[in-house]
Amino acid sequence: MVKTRFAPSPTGYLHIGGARTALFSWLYARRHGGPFVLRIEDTDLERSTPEAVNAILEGMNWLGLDYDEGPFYQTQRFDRYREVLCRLLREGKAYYCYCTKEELDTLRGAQMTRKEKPRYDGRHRDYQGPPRPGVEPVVRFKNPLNGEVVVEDLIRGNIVFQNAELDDLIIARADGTPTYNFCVVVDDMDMGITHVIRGDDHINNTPRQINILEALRAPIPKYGHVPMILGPDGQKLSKRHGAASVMEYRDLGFLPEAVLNYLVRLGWSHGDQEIFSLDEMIGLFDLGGCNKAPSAINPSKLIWLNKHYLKTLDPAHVARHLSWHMGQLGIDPIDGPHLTDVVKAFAERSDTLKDMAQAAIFLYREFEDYDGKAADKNLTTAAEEPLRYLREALGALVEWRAGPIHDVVKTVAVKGDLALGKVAQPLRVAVSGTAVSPPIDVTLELLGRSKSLWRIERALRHIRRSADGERLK
RNA sequence: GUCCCCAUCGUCUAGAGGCCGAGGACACCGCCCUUUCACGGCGGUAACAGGGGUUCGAAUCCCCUUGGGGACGCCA
Repeated sequence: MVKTRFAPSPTGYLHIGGARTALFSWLYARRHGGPFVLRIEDTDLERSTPEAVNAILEGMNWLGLDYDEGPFYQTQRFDRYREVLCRLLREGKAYYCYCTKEELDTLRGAQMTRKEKPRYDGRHRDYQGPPRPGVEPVVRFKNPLNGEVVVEDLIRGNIVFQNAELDDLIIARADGTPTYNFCVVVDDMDMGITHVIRGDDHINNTPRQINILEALRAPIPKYGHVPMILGPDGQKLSKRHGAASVMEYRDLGFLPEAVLNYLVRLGWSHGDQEIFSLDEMIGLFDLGGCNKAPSAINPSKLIWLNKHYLKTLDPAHVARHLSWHMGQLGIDPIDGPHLTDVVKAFAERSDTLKDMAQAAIFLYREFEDYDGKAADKNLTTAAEEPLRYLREALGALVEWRAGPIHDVVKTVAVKGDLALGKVAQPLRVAVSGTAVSPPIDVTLELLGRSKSLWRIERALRHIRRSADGERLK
């Protein structure tokens, strides 16, 4: 039996590192046929926001990481935490501490100057006296004084901590609200989590949590701490370098399939395999294959994967994502060719959906100006004659399809004794406004007859106007 | 400072003592294909952080050094 969870705190967007942790946890559950739980750790009332909760849910949804239970909210479980807290107090495994924040600050300060590890000194651990007037006490967990805790990490191997290194952590604040380390333990216990897969920034919390679990006589889950993700520069990931939020990747034009595939290969591998469908990931994922070292994000590899999926996924599926990006550009796909056909034509020349939408926009909306360089080079008087022939032949074409269109272009080239490029390029600039587009016959088919002919007309006028302007100089 | 973790091409990684004069992928550089841009094909540059052990034999095991990172909150 395996049951895993993803337990983000809603203090911001879904971080790409968090997304990978979620993916690993999700994959592990799916791999072993067990449930996956989503739990929102919102005990920090100050920093948690409903917007952040939505951002996390949105991110999970976009990636397709579904959950079998939850989302649970810790703020809705305060009664339960209180219950367990009382039990610990009653059993003498936790105690009230009357230190003020100021006292703790000076304690820490003194320890720092003595070059010691700053920690609570346990001064109220055995305090039996009356409550200290004027001070609302916090509750601390009575951590064992001696011995050691061995974390049997599925990724790192055994990690040993001396109990003497651990202090008595606060499990309930002065206002009575429970703190992170305590809630996690109670939740993991109540929810029957068997495998805790989380970021390695939690390694140091693990021995404390194990101690609390033991005090509660609860089973200890297995742990797997996945390394963090670094920015492309090898530095800690932040907004400054590279996208940190999952939704940014959507906005940039990446497919969730590509992001998932990229993420799974970051810190995990299965031999030399690079491409993984979701089913393959589920079938092959294991924590033993995880790397221990942090890894840097490589945007160009993500792009490579994105291109791969743009080319190989069902075009109709890609089209649905493209539709969203078209919308972002203010385009209504009804004003042009089917998006599925656009995907087929543009997939192998686009890095992202955003690029694709941008590159295909001329199919839906009249472009303002020609790309300067492209027009200067191709819309010259030398192109006039071929364009006129094209206008004529294309106008008379019976079947507006790539094949016949290609024949026309070729015929015009032969007739004018021109290289194909001498005909195709001016035509391309004429209809798209730029020097880059799918094969010219496909481009024309997508654009449609009337728009194509009108744009050839427009290009011819442009050439005349430029020529006249030239003469005046 | 204390504790914990980590260390193979620029990047992601393969590698479980001999199959490694270190393999793959991205990126980069050539060449081919080509109506643009791409796709594709072929080829190339490029790494075991350093030092000690253990062993017949070490990228792989142990120790040290160095370098990175994390934790040390009435944050999670």
